[in-house]
Amino acid sequence: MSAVKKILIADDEPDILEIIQYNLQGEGYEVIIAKNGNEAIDKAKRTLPDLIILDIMMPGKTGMEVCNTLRSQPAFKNTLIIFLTALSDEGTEIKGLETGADDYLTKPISPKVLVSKVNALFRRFSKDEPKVLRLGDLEIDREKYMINYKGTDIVLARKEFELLSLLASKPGKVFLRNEILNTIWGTEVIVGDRTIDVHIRKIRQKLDLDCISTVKGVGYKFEI
Amino acid sequence: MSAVKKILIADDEPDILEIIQYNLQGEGYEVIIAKNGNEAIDKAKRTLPDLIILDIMMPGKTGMEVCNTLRSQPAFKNTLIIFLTALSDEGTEIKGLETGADDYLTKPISPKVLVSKVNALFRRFSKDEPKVLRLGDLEIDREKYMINYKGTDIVLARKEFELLSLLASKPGKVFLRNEILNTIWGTEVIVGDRTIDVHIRKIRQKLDLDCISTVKGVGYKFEI
DNA sequence: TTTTGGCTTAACAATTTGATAATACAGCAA
DNA sequence: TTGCTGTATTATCAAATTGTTAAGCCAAAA
Repeated sequence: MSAVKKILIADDEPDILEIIQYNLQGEGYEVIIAKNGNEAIDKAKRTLPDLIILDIMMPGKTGMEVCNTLRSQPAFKNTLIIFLTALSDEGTEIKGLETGADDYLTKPISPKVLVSKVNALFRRFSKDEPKVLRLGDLEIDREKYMINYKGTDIVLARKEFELLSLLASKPGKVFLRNEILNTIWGTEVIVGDRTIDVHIRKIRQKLDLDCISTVKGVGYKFEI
Repeated sequence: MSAVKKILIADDEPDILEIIQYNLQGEGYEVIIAKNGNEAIDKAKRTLPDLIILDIMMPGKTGMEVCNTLRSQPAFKNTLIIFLTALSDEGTEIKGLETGADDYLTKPISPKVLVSKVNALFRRFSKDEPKVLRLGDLEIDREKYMINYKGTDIVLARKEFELLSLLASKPGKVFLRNEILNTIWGTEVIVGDRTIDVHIRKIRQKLDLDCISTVKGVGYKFEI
C-alpha cells in the first residue's frame, strides 16, 4: 500500500487556498496549507510533502524564491512543484519552469484542471522506488538505514550511507564529484573536494568489499 | 468490553440539542453538549469524544470550520464526525463529506434515523485493526493505553505512549524527527527538537528495555 | 485553592560526525 | 628520473547532534 500523498499549498489568498484544499482533499490527498512563503518553507521542511503548489506572487517571499530555497536542499530534489501564476503571464511561466518547477497553473483556477494536473503528475512520477537495494551479497535498506553484507550488519554514518546509497542506486554509472556534492550536500553548502575522498575511504574501510572504484579525474562508481 | 462511548453534540438550537441528547442517552451513550463552534472545539479537546455531531450552521464558527480545526489535530484524526444540515442542501452535504465528515443528517431530525446512524457508525468502525501490538515480551495495547513488559504493567504518559506506539508500529524502520513531529504533534503545533529526546529518554527509563536506538542525524527506530 | 502530573523548554554535558590540512602515494608525461 | 596531477590516508579540530537534568507552565483533580 502506498501512503496518502501529501500536498502543500502556499497562497496568500484564503479563497484560493480553500478552493484548492477542498478539491484536493476530495481526491483523497492530505493537504497542508501555508499563507506565505516563509510558512511554506517551514511546513515543507517539517512535513516533507510529495507535491508543493506555490503561488508566484506572495508578500514577503515569492513562490520562485521558495522554490529556489527548497530545491537547493537535497531533501527536496525530487519533490514535485507546481507554480500558480496570474493570467497567462508567459514570461513568468517560462521562468518558472526554468526555476525548477514541474508544471504551472494559471489563475483563475479551474478545479478540474487542477485535479487532473495533480493526478497526472503523480502518475507520471510514481515510480515507487523500492526501499531495499540488493546487490549481490550487499543489501542497502533505506528505510531501516542499514547496510548488510553477507549477513552481518554494518553501521555507516549518515553521509557515508547517503553516499553509498547514491552510488549504488545506479551501479556502473560514474558519478562526477559535482553530482555527488549537489545531491548529497546541496548547492547551499560548500565543501572541499577532499571531503568526498575521505567519506569514500571510510566506506571502503567499513565494508571490506572492493565495490567503489575511482575514475581518475572524473568521479566514482559503484560496482560489485 | 469497550467503555461507554462519548458523543459531543454542537448546535445553537436548544431544542435540537435536547432531542438528540435525550435520544442518545436513552441508548446508553454519554452525551456532551456545546452551544456553538468554539465551545465544541473546547469540549472536544477536553473530553476526546468518540463521535462528534456538528450543526453546519452555527453563529461564530460553522460546523465545517470546527471539523477542519479538529481534523488538523492528531488526536481527532480518527474521531467520527457527523454533520447536521438544514433541508437536503445537496451542495453542503457533499462538501461536508469531503471535509472529513463520516456521515451527515438532514434536519428535521428523526430520532430513529439518528440513533440507527450513530449505532451503525460505531459498529462499522469498531472492528478496526488489532489494537494490541505484541513484540517479544512487550505488549502495547492501544485501546487500553497500556504497556506490559514480561507480565508487569508499565504506565506511560500519553505522548510517551504515542511515541513508543509509533516507533513500534514498524519495527526496524527509522522514523525521521520530522515524521515523528508530524504524526504525534501535527503540523499546527511547533515544538522543539529536544522535546522528542526527552520523551524518548523517559520511555527508555520506564521500560528498562533497550529497544529504541538512535540513528544520529536521522531519527529513531524500534528494535527488540 | 492547592496539589499533582504531564508536557515543554533551557541549559549544559557527552558524544558523534564531518571537514580540513598535511602528507604520502600512484600514474603518467616529458 | 623528475615534475605534475590527482587520489588515499591519517590525524586533528570544529560543528552538529543527542543525552540529561532541572525547572516552569498549565490543566485537571482533589
